[in-house]
Amino acid sequence: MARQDKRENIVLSAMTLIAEHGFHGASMSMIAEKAGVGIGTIYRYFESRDALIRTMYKEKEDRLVTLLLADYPIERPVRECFFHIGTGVIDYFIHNPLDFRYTEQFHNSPYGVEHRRNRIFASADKPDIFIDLYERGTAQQVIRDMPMVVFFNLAFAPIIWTIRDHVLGFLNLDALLSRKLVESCWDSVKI
Amino acid sequence: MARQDKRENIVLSAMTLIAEHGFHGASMSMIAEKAGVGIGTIYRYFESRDALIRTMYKEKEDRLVTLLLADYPIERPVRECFFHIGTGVIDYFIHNPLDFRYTEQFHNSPYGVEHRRNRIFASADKPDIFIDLYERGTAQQVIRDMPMVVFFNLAFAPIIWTIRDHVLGFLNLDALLSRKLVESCWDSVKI
DNA sequence: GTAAACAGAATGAACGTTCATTCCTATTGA
DNA sequence: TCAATAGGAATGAACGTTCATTCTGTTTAC
Repeated sequence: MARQDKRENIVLSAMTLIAEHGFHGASMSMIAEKAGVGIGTIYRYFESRDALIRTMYKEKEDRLVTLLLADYPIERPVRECFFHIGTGVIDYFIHNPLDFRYTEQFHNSPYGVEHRRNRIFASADKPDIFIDLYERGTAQQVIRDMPMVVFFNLAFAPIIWTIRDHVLGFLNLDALLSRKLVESCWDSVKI
Repeated sequence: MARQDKRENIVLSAMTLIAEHGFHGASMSMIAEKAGVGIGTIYRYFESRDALIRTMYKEKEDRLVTLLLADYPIERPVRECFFHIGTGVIDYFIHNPLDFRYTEQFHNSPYGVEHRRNRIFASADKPDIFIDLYERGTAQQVIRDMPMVVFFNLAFAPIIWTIRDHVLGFLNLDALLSRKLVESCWDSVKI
């Protein structure tokens, strides 16, 4: 097995196990077995279990952001950017349910609290399309007056929860319903 | 220590530890030590760790539902009932942050998926103010046409996420902001 | 030939649970 | 009134298991 394949196998196995059974249903030996490598091999690619978990998250997050930025209509109205992000997030996660479930596991764990804290309090240093959206919306008075965190929650919490229900098989989030959902979210933040 | 106090100490210790450090930061020995009882004593009150976790959740959920039902304006318009539930949930959790964090841990775990599945698929048997709200709203055409699960997500996901941010100290969810938040949620589901 | 890559047995810490023992309190008998 | 007794509540050391990580001998690639 080639070196790159080996790393990918490890990541895919870890992602699958954690996505389906949580962090505690994915021991290093289970990950190794599923990946078809020895336990020790994992430690040649990742310093520790912790590093594996964080690196995988970082890679997935970067991938989503890159995708969203690829055709981001930065010059267009706030509303259009809002829809771009909303439908983009849904599209990405519907087609990558494993990524979604892994991301959820990550967010709903001590890792997530730490990640969120950094996101909220130490975000001024690098550009961020979400923050840009909030600031432009506020400046142009197209979105209501509320803290950024609340805007973010109104905009994305229903989307994330509904993707979760789709991924778990509780409903079918098709294109029509996606549009309705994002529209509803927009209606909750627009003036 | 009286028998009832002992049980309460165990529940409070378990709640606190799980709320603050997750299920895995709350071993039976830690719970016992914090409660000032022997490990074995816990097993006199709860059949297993699993039973302890489920019983505590059930008790907290029942308490919230009882509180919401106490002065529920069942005869009033859907919109008013919606606000009653929304602000009621916020009030309860703001004043019981430990309950909130415990409930969050529970929902974001395999217990939560199971709980959600039961809630969605096996709910017709007993009356539920949330379902009642959706059905009345749909029948009277005051809320948009969408699956119940999506309605539920639009209505409560931003509220839950914002309570979380308040409890974690990321913002201050006061009375004014609460009202704004619930109004925004209503705007996302109303016709 | 040799150095890097690899596999999986070994290790020790931590876990939930058990159970033989101790402790406490209510009841009995005189 | 009070010692003796009984019964169940309480205890925590011990058990078996599981885990992340390390160690060691083997294989691979050049």
